[in-house]
Amino acid sequence: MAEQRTRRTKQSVNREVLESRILRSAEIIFAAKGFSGASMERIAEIAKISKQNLIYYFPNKDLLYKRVLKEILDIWIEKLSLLESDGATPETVIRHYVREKMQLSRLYPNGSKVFAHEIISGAPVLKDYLISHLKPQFDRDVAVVKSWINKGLIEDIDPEHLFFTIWAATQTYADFSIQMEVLLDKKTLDQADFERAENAVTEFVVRALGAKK
Amino acid sequence: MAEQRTRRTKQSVNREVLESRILRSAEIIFAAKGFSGASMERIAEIAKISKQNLIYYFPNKDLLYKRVLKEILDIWIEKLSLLESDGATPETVIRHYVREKMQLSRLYPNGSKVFAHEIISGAPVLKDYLISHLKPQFDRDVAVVKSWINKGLIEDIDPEHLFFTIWAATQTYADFSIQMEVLLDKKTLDQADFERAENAVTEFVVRALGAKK
DNA sequence: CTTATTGCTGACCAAAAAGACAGAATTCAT
DNA sequence: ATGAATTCTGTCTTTTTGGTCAGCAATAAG
Repeated sequence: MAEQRTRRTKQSVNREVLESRILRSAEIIFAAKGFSGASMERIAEIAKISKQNLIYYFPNKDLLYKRVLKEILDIWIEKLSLLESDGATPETVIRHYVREKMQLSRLYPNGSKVFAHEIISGAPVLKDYLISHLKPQFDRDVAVVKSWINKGLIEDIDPEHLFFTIWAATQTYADFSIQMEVLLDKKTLDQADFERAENAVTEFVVRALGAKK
Repeated sequence: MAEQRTRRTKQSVNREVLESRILRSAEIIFAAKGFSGASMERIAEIAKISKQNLIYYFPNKDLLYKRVLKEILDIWIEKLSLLESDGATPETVIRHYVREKMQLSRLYPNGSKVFAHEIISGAPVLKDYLISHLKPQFDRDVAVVKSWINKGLIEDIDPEHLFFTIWAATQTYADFSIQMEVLLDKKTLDQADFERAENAVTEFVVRALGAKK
């Protein structure tokens, strides 16, 4: 009863719980302070464990940082591919894509911020991973858009920069949320704001695409 | 001959030169490492002076950071207002706006990155300034776009989110340049890349606007 | 030429923070 | 129940770094 295939002991369960609590806490602090500004002490505090115990689970700060980064990037790469939704029209595919990306901004604002800090800083730890994992998918997705253009399904737009624009326009709702809160006079961006944002961005992108019905 | 109105002595000239060299150096380091990751030592090194001498000019790190931030924000606020180009059609005004913002990304990538780090971190030092200086201009510019809509010059779009999208899409060429370099297989983004980018983004935005000829 | 001001340096200090390490406490396997 | 493995804590060390301070050097003013 208490036994499962992968030996779910009290310890192993606890370990999983704690690890993800630590990762969540680290995400918060790295997002707010950047890599250097984040202290292990503070991360431990948020995770409600001692610093020494934190170090027991993640022997050093770099490792913890890498785990947080890899986690968010994996989610993105997994969720974001034009190829997933095959057969549909460009417009529906892109609408789906924008919605997905927007939801990632809403669901993982901290991971998104950590990623942004990292990229702005020149991707010192993530560069290789971008080359090996992101670029291949990017190339495939660009190819898809090019094929749409060749088939005359959409205007002759710039595929690479289309993606850059979509990414920027969606990611900004995670990264620059403070600025928006100030400008929209809101304590925090709520569900309704995100819906407005999603609609606005989706419409912009669809028009940019110039999809032919 | 060597004298001018404001007493341009050898010292005062040198001071100006050094100060701006320091600010430039600080910008580079803050952009690459964030506030906490930047050390006064390293900034001094880049500026080719001693740490103590740096501290002589900027008594502490916070002050230096604030100066760098204020500098870039002042440039932006000065350069970016829809009201500047009055009388023209929405399309030309927006084209001009996007081009200006794009050039700021190209000319001041480091300032832009420092700003981005700051905002992502929750704008701990810049929040008040955003409220007092950016918001009023934002409100005015939003009003301009609303008037275009009311006059039937453009589609019934979401003005606030239009600006968020434009800012994100242009700023990304400063902040996320590394990612683009990886994805486009380039050592650095050159003039041609920026022109392609500017064209692409401008066309996207103009279409999003749905300007009626 | 002399004095006052400004610019700069070397030697320090104190705080913060990463993380090493020994050992205590808890849990697991038999 | 007991030995082994795992989890957790207290103490300490070392490094980094922001910043002080006393004094030396260069420049400006009279």
